[in-house]
Amino acid sequence: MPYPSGHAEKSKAKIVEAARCLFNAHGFEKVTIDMVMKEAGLTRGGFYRHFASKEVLYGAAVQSFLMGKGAEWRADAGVDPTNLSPEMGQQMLDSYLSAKHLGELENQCPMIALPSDVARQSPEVRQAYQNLLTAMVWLFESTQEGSAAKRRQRALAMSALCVGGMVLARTIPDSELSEEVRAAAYQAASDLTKT
Amino acid sequence: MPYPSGHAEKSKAKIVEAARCLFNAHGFEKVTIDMVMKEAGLTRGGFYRHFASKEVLYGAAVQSFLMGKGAEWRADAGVDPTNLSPEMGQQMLDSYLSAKHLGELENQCPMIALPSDVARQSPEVRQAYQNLLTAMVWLFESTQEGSAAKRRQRALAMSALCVGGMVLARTIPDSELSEEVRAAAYQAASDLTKT
DNA sequence: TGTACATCAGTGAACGCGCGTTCACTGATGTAC
DNA sequence: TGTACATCAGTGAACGCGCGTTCACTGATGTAC
Repeated sequence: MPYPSGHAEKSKAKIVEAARCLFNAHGFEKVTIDMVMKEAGLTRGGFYRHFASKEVLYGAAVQSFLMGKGAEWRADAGVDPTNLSPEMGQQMLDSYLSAKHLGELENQCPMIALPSDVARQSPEVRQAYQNLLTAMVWLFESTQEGSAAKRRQRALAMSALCVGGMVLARTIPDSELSEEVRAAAYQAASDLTKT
Repeated sequence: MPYPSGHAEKSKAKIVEAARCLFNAHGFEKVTIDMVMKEAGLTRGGFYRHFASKEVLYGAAVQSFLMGKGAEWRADAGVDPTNLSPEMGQQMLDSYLSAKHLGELENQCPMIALPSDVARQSPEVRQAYQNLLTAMVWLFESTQEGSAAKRRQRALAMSALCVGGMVLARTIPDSELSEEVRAAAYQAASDLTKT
């Protein structure tokens, strides 16, 4: 092995992380391989040592949020997936539907940043997106009380409010209405827990 | 005037309608001026007689849903904006969050089809998107009962559920989970009216 | 009424640029002997 | 231990294609006289 062992893995991880930030901020089409590789501290040509195509990278970038920034993010919010409590459901809402998250571009949840981009990609990319949703639903479900069916239904609705509220707030130009949408989604999601 | 009066307007309308369908189905980047003009029964070069750029067309296409297909759509659902009744709120939910709407590509609501595309476009395009949201919120608000603040908050949350539920259902590949998300969003939105 | 002219929506070839992808090559380091 | 070799991540130039946009031209029809 000409390079220290683990070198390729480290480069690949740097590429994925750079891609995640750039895709989140600018979407699939506007980000070039050049931009990603420069951000990762490498040059264009080396990209294809690590990925078969730009699309494969996209899937990896979406997927990486789950155990990368997303995990950091849950930790900061005080959510511990190995030891969930009812309050943690509320903490997730506080964090996900916060004004702070609305202001984040690079480190936001890809479910908010990329839905219509992803919907037209390959099944692999869409599966990565689904994995994020499944994790979110599971976390909400596990922190709810009541019957299994009720918990499930609420968890799905809370997820729809989280993503829908943030997507709308992110897309419209009027910041006052944007804030109103975010707050209303937050209110409704919080109320769901209490009924 | 070399062409019958109103000829240019008719062509422009055909271009916008073709664009609306194509953008809805494939997103901003994947649709070419060629595709739009061919669909409208014209050729590439004539496009710039009607629009300054592809982006301007995009804004017009999003905007056109409000008084075009969207109006048809409201009529089919039995919603009359000039004479709203409380039941019509439920009828809108029935229609918007229906399995049928989930299956539509060309004629779906652009708020579902294009959010992350639009979020990165010019203020004009984002304004067109906001106009759709404002109309939806207003319709829900007008069909709610209770205090003004309560009606407003519910209308916003219902809109977030409508868009969020459909966006998630559209993006994930597993059709069973997709259907589950749609149904849960529908349930939660319906419940909002009744509290 | 008839004719020459002006108008302008529409045509289709061409331009220019950007970007995904390919490819021959480099060079630092691990391995064999 | 020292040396020649093999490996392969990384480089950067080049390719090829697609698409937004431009432009000189066309031709059908309304208008002026």
